[in-house]
Amino acid sequence: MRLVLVDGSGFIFRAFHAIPDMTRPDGVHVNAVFGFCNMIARLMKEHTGSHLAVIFDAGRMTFRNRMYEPYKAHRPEAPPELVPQFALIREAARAFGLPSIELDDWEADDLIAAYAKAALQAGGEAVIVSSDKDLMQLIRPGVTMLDPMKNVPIGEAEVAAKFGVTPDKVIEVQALIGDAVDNVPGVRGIGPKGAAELIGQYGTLEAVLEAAKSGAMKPGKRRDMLVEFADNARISKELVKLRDDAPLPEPVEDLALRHWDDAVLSAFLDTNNFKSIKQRLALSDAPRAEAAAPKAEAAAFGGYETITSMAALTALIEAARQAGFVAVDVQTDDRNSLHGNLLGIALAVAPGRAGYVPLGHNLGLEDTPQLLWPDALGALGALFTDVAVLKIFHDAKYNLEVLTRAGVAQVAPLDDVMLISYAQDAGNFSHDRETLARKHLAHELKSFDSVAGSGRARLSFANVPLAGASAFAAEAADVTLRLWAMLKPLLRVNKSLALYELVEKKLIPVLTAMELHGVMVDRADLRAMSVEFEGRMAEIETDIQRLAGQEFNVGSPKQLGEILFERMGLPGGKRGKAGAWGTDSSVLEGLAEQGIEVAQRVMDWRQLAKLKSTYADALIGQADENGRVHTSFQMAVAATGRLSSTDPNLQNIPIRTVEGARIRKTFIAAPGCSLVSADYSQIELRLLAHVADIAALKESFARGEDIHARTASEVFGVPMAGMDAATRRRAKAINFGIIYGISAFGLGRQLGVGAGEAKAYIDAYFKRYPEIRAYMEATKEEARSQGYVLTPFGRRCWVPRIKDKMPQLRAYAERQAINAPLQGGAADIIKQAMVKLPKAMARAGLSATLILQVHDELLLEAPDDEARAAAELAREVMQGAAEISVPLTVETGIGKNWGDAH
DNA sequence: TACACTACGTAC
DNA sequence: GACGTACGTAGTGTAA
Repeated sequence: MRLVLVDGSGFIFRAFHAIPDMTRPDGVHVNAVFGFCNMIARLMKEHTGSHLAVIFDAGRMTFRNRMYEPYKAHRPEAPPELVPQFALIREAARAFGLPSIELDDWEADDLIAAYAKAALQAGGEAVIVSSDKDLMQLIRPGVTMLDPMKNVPIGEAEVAAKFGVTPDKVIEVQALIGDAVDNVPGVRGIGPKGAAELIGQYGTLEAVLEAAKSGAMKPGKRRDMLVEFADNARISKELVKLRDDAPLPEPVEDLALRHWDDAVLSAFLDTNNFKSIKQRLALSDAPRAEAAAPKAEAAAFGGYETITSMAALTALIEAARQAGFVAVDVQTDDRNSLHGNLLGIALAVAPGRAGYVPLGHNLGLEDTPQLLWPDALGALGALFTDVAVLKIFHDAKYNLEVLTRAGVAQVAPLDDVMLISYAQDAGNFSHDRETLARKHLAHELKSFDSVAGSGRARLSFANVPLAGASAFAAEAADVTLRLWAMLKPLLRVNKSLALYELVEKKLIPVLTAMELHGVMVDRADLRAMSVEFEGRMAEIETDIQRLAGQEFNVGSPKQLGEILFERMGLPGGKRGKAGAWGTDSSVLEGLAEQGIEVAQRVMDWRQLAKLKSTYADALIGQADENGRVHTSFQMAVAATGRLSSTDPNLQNIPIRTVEGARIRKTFIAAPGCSLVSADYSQIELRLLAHVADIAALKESFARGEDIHARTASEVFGVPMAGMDAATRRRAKAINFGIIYGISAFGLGRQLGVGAGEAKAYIDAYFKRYPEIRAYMEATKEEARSQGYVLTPFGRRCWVPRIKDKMPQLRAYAERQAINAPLQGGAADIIKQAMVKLPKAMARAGLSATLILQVHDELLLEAPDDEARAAAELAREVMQGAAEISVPLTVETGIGKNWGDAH
């Protein structure tokens, strides 16, 4: 441990007098604050320890005043230009992510002494950043001083020059000299020279006084004064001697250095107009990240507080302000953020220090009444908007949606532990809090089931006995805070910081708005379709059972397989691993081509069953009272960086078949609005051309050619002009196959040709585009050596089974490795577009809003008279979202429903 | 009754 | 067995 102790109070005065006056635009004087920030910035860069604290005086009255009333009694009032800077400097410390420490009744110097002692006891060392002579007595092995203005160390030589003795004799000397400014009397007639001489000769103050009293000292004025003012000397020694037994407001291990939050610091520096510092920090090296993590595992879990009074809430909030960060976790009565009602809020301000504020619980008789939400909101709202306090969530989107619906207007700045994890570990493990706690903290979280019960016995969280609910909720916040301390610094190490800060984090408010806005569906249309499908299914079912010669459940693949391949004895049956007959569409298609009528009828039935249950009925049930459905986008699920969509999944709405397209047409614009669809054309193939640097493919994209036709021309040696559709379709399948990490077997199956023929196509493809091979090999090697592959934008996609000893699993992992940079790169691009688009719309004065994302498509809702402009702007923003070596093209469409918008 | 699992099918 | 990424429904088997 290398504990850096900054003498904040001493520095303020020195900087105020040393630095020319400067004011910020609102007229507040900030020269001392500026000096402080400069000093801290330099300190963080050049003298970084493992731990750091800034120590301040708490007030004027201390134990020394009780000991000797005149002590520091005649100090002049601080100049008015300095007064406001006391608070600002504490704010500056917070902005830098540094703990400020002060304690009533104790001077900063005593706290510094106590912390230095604690550092030594912990087996570490201390660096005191101050030039105050009163602190020189603390210098010893393991304790050094650093002059913050001159940026030079203060050692024994400097102490000797100042006092003429070694540091351990400093207080003896000071006791004799006194200090006029602080009203430390000393012994009249004895100055620095004389004091040093006496202590040098006799060793200690007591020895000097004894020698004077006993007559061992040569007679004269000096001896008389020593005898007369012996008590003054003794009290002076007590006054200058620093006490090292002050209680430590924060344990020394909690002072572990962590990196500041760029957004918080940036905001503070902006407010004070410290452009030069901002510039310097952006350019300078960041502190070592490994030094940045406080010891998350140090404190025990549990022992949390249930907050039921404004006093307790205010205290916790004040602790959050002191810390400069707070982990926040809401509790609701529903896992879905769009349905769940706010039941309480957990706050954690330090590892092991967390509280839960119940707000909507159904209390037991023995429970203290909970706070009223409007009252709590008054206090919490200020915290949520306090630019100097970072709000840390696990799944910020969920929390923000609940808070927004509960009336919280804004929460900033914030961090999201789930996204911090996802940005560097997609594909490696899941990013739920339980998994992260287990993995990074070796801590098993209380399960929700163990608190609320499961199955029929499951209680609403509102009815869970408060003690258990509170412990559960506070632990969640505690764990979130510890995970943040551990994972946030790793972003920089893993080069994932930009992806997190500029893409993932900025997507949070965009998705929040999309989810809350929802998309309108035509419920009447869906109901009509449901009824229609049901009728047609009944008819088809009758046909099927007539053809099969018996009644059975058509929806049961097991029964169907037995009917087809056993009772009817049809050919082409294949058993799966469980011994069941396969009846999927490829099997049924094979039968249908042989003229087996029942197979075709089953396919028809299945299509209708799918559309009815998964889409028509489900969407009707999911629509709100205004006919809008609100999906939930999952930001940390897909292994490649894609979003996914649940409750309901709106990323797999049918479009390919005629009947399926009818479902898509039930997604409609609000009255007076149109839907605008904008989708990237061939974005993954373009990324392939880019990352694999395939000359012919890049050239083809640059020319704007029909890429599948060009591939067909290259692979099959036919001219582009007048190409038949079947040839082009085969080439298209090959292109997709490449993106998926092609195999001859898979491609053959897709094309309905043998593996041998498919292999010939692939060989021809590789011959025409030789760079592909190199890309595939290099990507597999990258995955093998690192365990992950990178998208062009630096997203890490883990491929954990790449070294599996089973060849099958290894081959699968290799295909994942080949596909991930392409799929993930496309995800990165559209996410960047989504971050930019709302701002661009606002700037252009357009009120079009994003409502859905479907991997390579954005769907917007725009007033009719803005639709064309919105489509154009969407195209511009999406095409310009990223710069790669081939052009990005976007196709747009406008319609009253999603089907017609394509 | 509740849950886990399989089979299937929809999207990009 | 089988070219990538997801999610939802229904049927089925097992456990409580």
